[in-house]
Formats: sequence, structure tokens, C-alpha cells
Amino acid sequence: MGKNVTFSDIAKYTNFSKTTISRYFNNPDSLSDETKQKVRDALDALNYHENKVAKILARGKTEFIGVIAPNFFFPYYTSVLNSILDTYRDYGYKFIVFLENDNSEEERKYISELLSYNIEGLIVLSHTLPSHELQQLGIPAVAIEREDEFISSVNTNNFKGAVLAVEKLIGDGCEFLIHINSHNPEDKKMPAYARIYGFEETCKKHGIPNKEFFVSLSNNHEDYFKKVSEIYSEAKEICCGKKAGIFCSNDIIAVDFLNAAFLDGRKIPEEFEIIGFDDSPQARQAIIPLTSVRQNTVEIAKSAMELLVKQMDKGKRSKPKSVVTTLEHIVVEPQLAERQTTF
Amino acid sequence: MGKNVTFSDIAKYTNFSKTTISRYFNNPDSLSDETKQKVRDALDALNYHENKVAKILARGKTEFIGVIAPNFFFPYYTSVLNSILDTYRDYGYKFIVFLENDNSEEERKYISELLSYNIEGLIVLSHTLPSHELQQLGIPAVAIEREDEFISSVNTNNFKGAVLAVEKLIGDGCEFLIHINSHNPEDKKMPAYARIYGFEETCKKHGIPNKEFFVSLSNNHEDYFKKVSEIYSEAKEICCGKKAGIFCSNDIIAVDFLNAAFLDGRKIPEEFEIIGFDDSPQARQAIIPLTSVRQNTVEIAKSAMELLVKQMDKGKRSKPKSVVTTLEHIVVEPQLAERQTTF
DNA sequence: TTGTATGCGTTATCAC
DNA sequence: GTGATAACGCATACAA
Repeated sequence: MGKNVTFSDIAKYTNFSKTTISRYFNNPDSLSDETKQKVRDALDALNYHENKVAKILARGKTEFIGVIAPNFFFPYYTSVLNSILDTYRDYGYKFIVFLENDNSEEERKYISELLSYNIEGLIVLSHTLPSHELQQLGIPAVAIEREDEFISSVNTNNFKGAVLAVEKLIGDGCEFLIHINSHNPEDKKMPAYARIYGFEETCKKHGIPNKEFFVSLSNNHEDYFKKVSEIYSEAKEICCGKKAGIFCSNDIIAVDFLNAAFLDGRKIPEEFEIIGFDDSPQARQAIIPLTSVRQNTVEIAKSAMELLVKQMDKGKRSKPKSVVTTLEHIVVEPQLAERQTTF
Repeated sequence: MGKNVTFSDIAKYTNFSKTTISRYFNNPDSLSDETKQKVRDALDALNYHENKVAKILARGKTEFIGVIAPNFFFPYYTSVLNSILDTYRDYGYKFIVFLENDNSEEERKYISELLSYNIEGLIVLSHTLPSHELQQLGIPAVAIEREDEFISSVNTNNFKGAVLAVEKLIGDGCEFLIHINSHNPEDKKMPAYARIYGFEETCKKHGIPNKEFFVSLSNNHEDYFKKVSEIYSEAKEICCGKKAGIFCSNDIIAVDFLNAAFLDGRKIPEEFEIIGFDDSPQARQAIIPLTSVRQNTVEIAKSAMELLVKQMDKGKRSKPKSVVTTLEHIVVEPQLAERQTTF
């Protein structure tokens, strides 16, 4: 940082005051054309570069948004992060990104780091901290696809996603339905839990026999495949003969099931129809391209930013502490990406 | 931002000066135990939170590192970014992340944004800006797996990766070798280009007949698959009868080839052996788990940070402008992740 | 249209 | 051990 050129330097060079230089940037209309020209010349004569840190300190606005994401094992998070980062072009906010560590103490440290940089808002994808703790922070915050009782959020319409999938399976003539979910059946606060309800209610509505399986969350793929293979074997037993429809809560499970069935010589989608969730790269590259419920991550990111911006604006107008805005929970509609594991 | 508690407030509360409060954080040994206790009490009585922006302005160090990554189509970039973000625990640097837009003008804007925040260093994964332009920036910068003539960098030993793959194929008895690469054969400055040399030289060394194919880079997977399927057909013709080994420059191509061959009834790895590059999730979830050259992204990120830190430290000791350190190009060794598409 | 003075919340340099 | 005071680089009320 070799002696950066500052307003003072420009001021000296032009014989104007620092204020005038400041105005050149913030209120140029109030300057005469001649002055503007002189400043402009000085600016590139001295090769000036703005210093946002100083600007932040003086004005209090950082244009920073903190993002805390889980790791990238599930491509869904990658995709959302991608979309969030892309909003830079529309909003100009910069993102300081942290990766969750499955450790709430660590996560609190991340947050206090972020706060010390005067971030204007926080986007939380990780699940380690309860939303009431996030609310206490007193800064605009929005949750994405996680427990969101006390803060605003944007979630996929998981229920609808499940309904779309199951009705597709039923419409295609499946006589027995299976749902495989990776979430611990206990954490009912996770939005994704609604996929289970969606499955159950749609089955009930159409009177279709069904069964649910759960595989415990794991970052190790071998584990996953072994468990899913076992589920496949069991599933084959259960629906002996009848055409079965499999709806999985993510594409990883779905592809594993597909592989197990395919290697076992099943005809797909004739004997088994399979639908995943997330529309990940794995879905597209499966041995039989996988039908999957696509979450609109672009829309999710956009909505998150809108919520955040709305909250941040409010914080400015009224009294500082009134960040206690009414909660808003935006729901983004999913879509069925139909490929070859369904008809 | 409701009136943050500052050193002034603590000072008033404790009847000490701001200086003493500052010392409490930066040089606590110089304070009496009694004073420290008083300050400590005041700190949580008033619920103080540090303000790094002010600290930065006063001290000049931001602990920010800028990252410019390409999009997340190739899981390799995701993985590297993941590893970079994880280094926070070891180094404490925060990352402001930008996503490339394939537009050099945009990218220059990102960089000037980053500079205005006084980032201490820059990690560049994107390819839109030539390295000599990055060098001009005058801040510590390191390139990862991209053209790196004028700045330090860390790259996978791509040549070695290819050699590992090809020798494995030869060792397994492949009589004809095929290389499929997605890079434009023109951009020889990309480190990944060495995968081609590695393929060619190893083939030559062992006197194995071979052929190379190129598919043009694309973010659209359907495109890819169609092209790779055509290549598969052609490949089948060429090596009629002889056992063929396929080495692909990324897993996406490899999985597509695998799928095409598998669906065509080929026995794998008996008739075709296939090796990809990157060891991505797709490789693990392929219908036959794919053997792939694993890039050690953790090591890559770690090396990048080490290079950066070294440069940043130098910049502090000597004169500001001496960021013109000698270039260093770190090479990280890849590893063959053997799965079922090879013996 | 332009300038003066003051503040933003720290750290750093002298003092005592 | 502790305290004034001046930076750091910019924004903003208030003057002129």
C-alpha cells in the first residue's frame, strides 16, 4: 500500500478543497464544468483510486453482505451460492463468504467477524444456529432453506415439489410409491421436511400404497450407495411385480437408486420410475438422465436479496433498532425437469 | 446500526482514556491487572463489539483477500473455492468472492472494487484477464490453474496426471489409446494443456497407437453428451477389436463416454478402460464408478495462501513497491483415484 | 459554486 | 502504566 493518493493530494494539486473533490464524486452537479475538468485531470494525473474503507467509516455503509453456507457436498448449495454471487451485477453488494463447520461456536465467530466489518445483511444457508439467535443479531438477515421461525426466509415450495413428483409417478401408472429421504425424520423444522408431507398426502389422496425410507445424512458417498442399495433390494421385495415409483429427496440418492436398479437389470422407466430433487449435474449425467424437481436457485437468490434490501432500507429510514420488521417468508415454486427416468 | 459502543464509551465509563482501551486489545501486558479487569467489566456491561473498518483505516490492513472464480459448471472450481474458504481457520483472512462473467470489462470492475476495499491479496481462477495485467495491479496475486506467465501460481502437475492415467491404461493392457480434451487446442498457455503433452509423450514412449479428440467447451450438458457420443462411435470404429483406453481431460467427458459405451453394451473395463480428471462427484456416482485423476484441491488452496502470505509479508517489510517479488510456481501432485472403470 | 470544521472508530507517537 | 493528540481518507453540516 505505497502511499495511496487521497482527496488531500487531489485538493492540493488542483488548489480546491477536499470537499470539492468529494463533491466531484457524490454531487458533481454542484460543481462548475471547469472545476470538474480540473479535478478529472488531477485524478488521472495522480492516478487516484477510491478508498472504500474510509468511505465506509465516514458514511457507515459497507455494501457488504455476509453469506454462511454449508459445505459443497450438495450441489444445491453451490448453485444457490453461484446465484447469490451473481446478484452483484444487479445490486452491487459484495459478499463475504464463510463455510460452515458444523460447529456452532465456530459459526458464532464467523458472525462476529462479519459484524465487525459492519456487514449490512446476512444470508444464512447453514443450519447450525437457531433462527432466534440470528434474529438477536439485530441486522437484516434471511434464511434460505433452513429453519426460519424468527427471521425472514426464502424457501422452495417443497410440498409442491413433492406433489409434482408424486403426481407424475401416479399419472405414469405407478402402483406402489417409495420415498427415500436423507433428513433425520426428527428435524421437522427444516423446510425440506415438507417433501415428506407432500409425498404422504399425495399418496393418501390417490389411495396409493407406499413406504418411506430414511438414510442418515453423510458426506461419504460410499456409505450412501451401500445404504441406498439395501433400500433398493428391500424395495424390490416389497412391490414385487407392481410398477413402482421412487421419489427421492435429493439427486444423490436418486442416482444411487437408479444405478442399483439399472445394474440389477431393471428396465427404467418401465419397471421403476425415479424422480430426484435439485436437478443437479449428477441428474443430467446419470446413466439414464434423471427426472428431477428443479429448485429455481436464481429466483431464490433474487428473492433473498430483495428481502434483504427491503430490510436494510427500513433500517435506514426509521430508528436504528426497528430492524424488527415483520417476518416475510417467500416461497419459490419448483418445476419438474422431465428426463428419461419417467415417461 | 444503532449507535455502536466505541472505545470512547468504554473510556468514559471506566474513566480511562481511549488509548488504554486500545491497549487492552493490542498490548494488554502493559496494563495493570486492575485496569484490565475494569475494562473487561465495562466491555460487557456496555456490550462492546469491535469495529474492524475503523481498525483497517487506522492500521491499513484489511485481512481481505479477493477471489475471482469462474462459474461452477466444473466441480473442480467449486472444490477449490471450498478449500480456499476453509483456510480461514488457519490464516484468518476473509474472502470477498466474485464470479467471472466471461467479460474482461466486468472483471476489471470487480478488481477495482476489490482494490478499493484494500484487499491484501488476490486469488485468480478465472481466465479472462492476462497475467501481465494482474501483475500491474501491484498487489500480491496468485493464479490457480490458469495462464501465469507474470504472476505466481499454483497448478496441478497436469503432465504427471496424464502420465499416471496413461501408464495405468497401458499397464492394464490397452492397445489403443484415446484422449478427449475439452480445451481449445490453441490455448497452450493453460496449465491443463500439459495433459495433452503427457498423453502424447507417454504414448510415444510406449509406442502405443493413439488418437486425440477435442470437444469445444460448453456450459450445456446436452451438447457435450451428443459430441462425446459421436466421438465414442468413431472411437469404436478406429480401435475395432483392440482393447482401448480412454483418458479424458475432465470427468464430465469421461462419464459421458462411459455412458455412451455402457449403453452400447460394451463391457467396462474389459473392452474399454476409462479415466477422467478431477475426481468429481459425478465420477463417484457414475454407473460404473469412474477412475479419475484427483487434483488435491486442499493442497492447492493451502499453497496459494502460502504464496500470498509470503508476498504480503514482503510488501510490509521493504518498500511498498517491491511487490515485484520473484515469481514462484508451485506444482501440486495429483493422484490416481482408482475405481471400477480400470482394473 | 466552493470552503471550513468536525466526525467516523480505531491505532500510533509522544509525552508524563 | 497511562493519557493527549494526531493521523487514517472520506462525508457532511454549515458558512460564505
